[in-house]
Amino acid sequence: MGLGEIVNGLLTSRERLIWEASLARNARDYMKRADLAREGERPVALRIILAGWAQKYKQMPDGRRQILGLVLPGELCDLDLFTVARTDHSIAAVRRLSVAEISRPDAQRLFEQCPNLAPALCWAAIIGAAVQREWTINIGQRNALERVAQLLCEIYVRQRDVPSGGGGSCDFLLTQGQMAEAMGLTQVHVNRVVQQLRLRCAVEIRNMRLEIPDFAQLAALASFNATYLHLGEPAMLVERARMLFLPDLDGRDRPIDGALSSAI
Amino acid sequence: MGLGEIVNGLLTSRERLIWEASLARNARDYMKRADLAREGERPVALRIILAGWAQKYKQMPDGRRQILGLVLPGELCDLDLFTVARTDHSIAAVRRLSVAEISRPDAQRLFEQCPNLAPALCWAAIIGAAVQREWTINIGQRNALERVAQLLCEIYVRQRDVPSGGGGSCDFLLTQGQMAEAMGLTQVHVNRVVQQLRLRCAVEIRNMRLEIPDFAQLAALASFNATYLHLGEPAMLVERARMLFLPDLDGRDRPIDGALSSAI
DNA sequence: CGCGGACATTCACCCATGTTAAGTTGCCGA
DNA sequence: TCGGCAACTTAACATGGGTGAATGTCCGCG
Repeated sequence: MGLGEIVNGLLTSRERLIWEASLARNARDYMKRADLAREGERPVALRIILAGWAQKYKQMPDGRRQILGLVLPGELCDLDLFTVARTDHSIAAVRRLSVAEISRPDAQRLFEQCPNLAPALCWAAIIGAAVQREWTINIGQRNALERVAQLLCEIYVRQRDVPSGGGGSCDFLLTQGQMAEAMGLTQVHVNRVVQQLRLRCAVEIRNMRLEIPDFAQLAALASFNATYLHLGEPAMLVERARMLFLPDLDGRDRPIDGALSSAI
Repeated sequence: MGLGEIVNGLLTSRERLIWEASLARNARDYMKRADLAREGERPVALRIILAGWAQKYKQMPDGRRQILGLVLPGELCDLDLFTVARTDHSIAAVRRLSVAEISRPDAQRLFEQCPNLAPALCWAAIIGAAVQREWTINIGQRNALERVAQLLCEIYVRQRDVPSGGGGSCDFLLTQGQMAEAMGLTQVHVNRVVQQLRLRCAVEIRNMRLEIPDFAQLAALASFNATYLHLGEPAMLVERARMLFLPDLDGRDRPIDGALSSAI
């Protein structure tokens, strides 16, 4: 189960109906590059990506810009937006984007109706931190080729939810300029690297699609190791956390408490 | 209130007694460079730094190493260590280190006795993610001088819990080599930068102490903006989150639920 | 059909940072 | 007191990746 599937995977079928109805009711579109949230603002809504990609980013006073992470369909964007007094980073649409925006009062009602929702969201926040750590080491230690290869691997795996050994393709909505902003490189140099990867027949990027003929080769180039995505863990762990902290529960009556446990 | 003070600040005086007794009972020392946790292992205990510094780090197969963040006295190390199936990063002592290690069963008992503990810990996890984001942009966008200046600013502010305008000094336990691992630079280049900062009378590092004659100057060099540390927010926000998700509570009977809210 | 904008590509140049390899200092333990 | 190690300095040299600017390519729109 990947990041995008966490919520669906942990809900009961009844809860899933409520959840999906709520998403549909609150859908909203953004144009390419539009900001969903800006650094320093007061966060106002819980957001879930329905279609398209969003980018978390931060901008320095002189204009330098770093993409901190991507938010793919099905993922939350972003949990601390709901907890913190002032957001410390911005979020924008990569291209045309469709999100569900759930206001505070609505969210409150939703959480009461879907007790399994909270644990799922907490889990997603923890994974988000793990991914951020991987980005830090990626930018800090890898060279340009490895960085780009790693980014492509992550995007591929996150969309397929399986670190498959063979090849395949997936959506890819970033421009080379955005890849550069994400990896701390220049657009020109990303272009050099992408061409090098192309020459080696490691990847082909075209028409908003990423093709990876041989995933194992690309993963080797990047020293990619998918464990930081913690694929497949959430269901097991929310359960484990519940038992750990609330062993006297039958697991259904007050499962909302499990959320707490899962975050500790 | 800074990261290190979160727990103390949010507990009632009775809870604080229990908490501190528990810490004292479970104290344990590590030698310089010893690992408290290793990537890929199953996490076993909740840890709180009592004295000294710890470093979160990640190592690549070929030996390249990136320090992902520091854990200062009073801080937790690390929350997801308690949630995840396999740790995705390692933790080591920077120098001689004293921590409290609380086993799972003990932790469970502790959380039952101190309902305000959980919200505090959740909050700390969220701040941890924010700090990680700042490190990403630091390494991705800033040049060597700015990076080092930023690191020094963060360490200074985190230890004083106040982004003061004047000057002052604080503990500083990192070697130049460790600073290099943290900022994605080489030890040699960190040395060049430190000397440059010294020449400009921006900092002096000596005897495990960091002296900053003029914090404003250093902050300007680094484009340092302390908001990502969310200083002073936790007490307010745990309260806010509680009211948001559990408006029918009087705020004392089941405050443990506030933890959940604070993480969403 | 042709224009304009967004993106990709290429090139020449050069600088910030890495590399390697000596020193040098200073502390700690025998 | 001395030896030895860890940390810090310094220097000469190498290079990955940045800069700036021009050109190419595609695509949507009037």
